[in-house]
Amino acid sequence: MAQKQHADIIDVAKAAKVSPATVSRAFNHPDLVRADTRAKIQRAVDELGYIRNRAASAMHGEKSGAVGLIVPTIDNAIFSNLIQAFSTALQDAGQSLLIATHGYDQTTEHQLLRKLLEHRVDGVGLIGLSHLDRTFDLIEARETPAVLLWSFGADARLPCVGSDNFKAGAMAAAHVCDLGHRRVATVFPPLEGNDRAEKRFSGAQSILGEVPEAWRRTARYHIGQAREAARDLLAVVNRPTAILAGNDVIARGVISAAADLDIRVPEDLTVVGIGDFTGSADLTPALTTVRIDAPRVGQVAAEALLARMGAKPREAAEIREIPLELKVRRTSAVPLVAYSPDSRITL
Amino acid sequence: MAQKQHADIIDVAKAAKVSPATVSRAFNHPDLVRADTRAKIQRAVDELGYIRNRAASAMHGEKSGAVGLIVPTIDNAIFSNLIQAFSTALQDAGQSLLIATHGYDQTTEHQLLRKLLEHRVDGVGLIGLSHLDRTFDLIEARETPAVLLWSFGADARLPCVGSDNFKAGAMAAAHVCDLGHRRVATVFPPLEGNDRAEKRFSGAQSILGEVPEAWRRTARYHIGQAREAARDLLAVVNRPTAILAGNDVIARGVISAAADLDIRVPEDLTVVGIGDFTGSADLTPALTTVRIDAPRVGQVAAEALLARMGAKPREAAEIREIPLELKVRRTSAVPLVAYSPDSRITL
DNA sequence: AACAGTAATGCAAACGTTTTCATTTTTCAT
DNA sequence: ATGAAAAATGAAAACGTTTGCATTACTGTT
Repeated sequence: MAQKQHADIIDVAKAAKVSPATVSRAFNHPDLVRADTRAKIQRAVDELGYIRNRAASAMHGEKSGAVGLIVPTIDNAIFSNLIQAFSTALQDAGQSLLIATHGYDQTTEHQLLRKLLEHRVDGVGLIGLSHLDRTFDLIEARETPAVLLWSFGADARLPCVGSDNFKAGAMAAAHVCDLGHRRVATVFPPLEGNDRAEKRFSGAQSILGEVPEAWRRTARYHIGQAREAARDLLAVVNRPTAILAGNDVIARGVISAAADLDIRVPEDLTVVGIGDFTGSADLTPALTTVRIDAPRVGQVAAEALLARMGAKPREAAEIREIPLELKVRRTSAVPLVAYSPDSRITL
Repeated sequence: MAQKQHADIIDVAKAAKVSPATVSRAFNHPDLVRADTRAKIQRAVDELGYIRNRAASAMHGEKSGAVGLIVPTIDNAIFSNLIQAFSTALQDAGQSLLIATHGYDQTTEHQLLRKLLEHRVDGVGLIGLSHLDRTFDLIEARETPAVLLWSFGADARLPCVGSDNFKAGAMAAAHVCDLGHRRVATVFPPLEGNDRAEKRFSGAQSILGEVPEAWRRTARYHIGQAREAARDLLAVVNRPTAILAGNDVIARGVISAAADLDIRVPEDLTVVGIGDFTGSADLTPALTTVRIDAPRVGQVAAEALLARMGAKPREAAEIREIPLELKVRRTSAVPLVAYSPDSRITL
C-alpha cells in the first residue's frame, strides 16, 4: 500500500543483486568495482529512476558537491560576466553553484555565509577584499576553502583573484592626464563598504591630486542616476573637460548626459570608464576604458577554489593578479584648448 | 586528541543541559519549546559556534531549504534582471538558490535538473516553455514543485509565469506598421530550441506577413554579431526603413550599425526592440521597445513556486500572464517618404 | 491539597548513505 | 593444479538530524 516514494540505494542494490555498499562504490569510486557489475547497477538505476541523495552522502564528511558564491547583486553587467564564468568552470568540474545576493550589505553577507555553511558547501567565493571580521572568522573556524574575487590585494586575509582597483583608477586617470586634461571630474558609486570603488577612486586621486568636492558626484550602479549626476556636473559654465567614471555603466550615463546637453564626445568632453564589460566596445562612440577581464577572473577564481578544495587544508594562500589593460577607443581625446581658455594657466 | 571538528547538535544539547530533541525543536518548531529553554540553547549555540547541518535534516523528508533555477545563461541583460528578482524573493522566504546554466542546450538542461534533484531541491524554475520530454517526466516522477518562467503559454505542461512572446512580437510589428513602414527587416536570435525567439518571430510575421529571406538576419545574443548582421542588411541600395530586433541587445547592435553607416535613427531607420531591459531607456536615442517586466516575472514566479512548495502536491496549476507594454521612445518614427519612393506603391 | 489537563521535554528509532574491515573471488606465476 | 597476492564484494557501524511516543513538569480548578 504505502509504497516508498522513491527508490533508494537499497532498492537499487536488490534489483542489481549486489550489496548497497557496492552500489555506493559504483558512484564514488567506479574503479573499485568491476565493469560488468557497474553495468548491472546502471541498468537497475535506469530502471528504477534512482537519483542519489546528496544530502545523505554529505553526512559522511563526503563533499556536498556544491560551492557557494555571495555577490552584491546579479543584475548588473559588472558581475554577471564574472558569475557566468565562475559558474561554468564549476559545472565543468561537476560542482553545483549556490548563489546569494546581499545588495552591498555586509551584515546580510555574513548571514548568507552562515546559510551557505548550513548547506555544507565545499567552498565559497566572496566579492571584494573587505568583509566583516566575523565573516573571515567564520570561514577560518569552519576551515572552508574560500576565494576572494574581483579585487586583488597583497594584504588580503584570504587568497584572492582579481585586478588591482587602485591601478585601474590610476591608469584611467593617467590616460586622461597624458592627453592634457587638467579639469577632470569624477562620478563614482558610493565609496563606503565598497572597497573596489574606494580603491579606484584613490588610484585616480594619486594621479589627479585631490579632486575638489564640487567635481565629485556619486551614483549607484544605475545608468539613470549616473546621467543625472553628470548632467549636474556639466550644466555649469566652467565645466570639466573630462569625466572619469567609476565604471562603464556610469560612463554610459555620462555619455547620455552629454548628448542631452549637446556636448560632443570626445571633442568637448572626454569620458573614460573602468571595466570594459559586454557592449562597451560597441557603444557609439566606443568607450575608452580600463579593461578588467571579468570572465578570466571568474574562471581563474573557480580553478583556484577547486584546487584548494581538493588539496590539504593548509595550502599556501595563492594570490593571483589578473592584468589590466587600457583600451583607448573613441570617447577620449586631447582637450580643445580654445574651448576652455583657463586650461592654459593650469598647464 | 582527535577532537571532533565541529560542534554538533549533541554538543549543543549537552552544553545547554537539554536533550538533542529539544535543540532540534528549538530550530524547527520554536513554539514548542519554552522561551527560557530557547535562550539557554541559543547561548550554547553561540558559544560553540554551532551551525546546523541542512544535509542531515534533509534526510528526514525535511525540506532542504534550497530551490533550483536552470537558465540558459547569466551574463546577459535578458536574464540577469529575472534572476535577481527571483533570487531576492526566495531569500526573503529563507530559501537558498542553486543556479545552473546550460547555454541553450536542452540535453545539458536535463542533466543539470538531475544534479539539482540530487541535492533534493524543494522546487525548480526553468526558463521557457519547451523542454525535453524526459525533463518534464523527471519533474513529474519526483513530484517536485516547478515553475516555467519567462514565457507564458496556455498549453504549458507546467505552471508558468511570464509574458506572451507571440504578442510581444506582434506588438512590436504592429507599432512599426502603424507608423506606415512597409519595408521591414528582422534580426533575431537563432530560432531552434528557443521557443521565446520563435514565438516572437511568428508574432511579428502574423502582422508583417512572411518576411523575405533576404531581410532576415540571425544573431546570437551578442551586440557585436547583431551589428554585423544589421550592417549587412543596411548596406544595400534598397534598404529597409525599419528593423525589428528580436530583443533589446540586438536592437543596440542595429543602432550601432546604423551609426557606422551614417544612417540616422529614427529619421532614416526605425529600430524597435523587445524586452526593455536595464539601460534601454537611457540609450541615446532612447529605444522604442516592448517592455517585458522581468523583475516582476521573477518575483511572481518565486511566489508561485513558494506557494506550490508549501501546498499539497496536487494544486491547480496556475498560469500567470505578466502584461506587456509598448514603450514608444525615440528610435521609431514615420518613414521618410522622400527617401524610399517605392514605399508609396506598397501603401 | 489533589486532580485533570496541558505544555514541555526526553528516549530511541528512523532517514539514506559511506566506509572500515572481513570475507570471498579472481588472477597469475609456478 | 596450487597457492599467494590482488581485486571485488558484503556486513555492519557510523554520520547528524527529526519525530512519534512516552514521560515529566507545570497550570489552574475544585
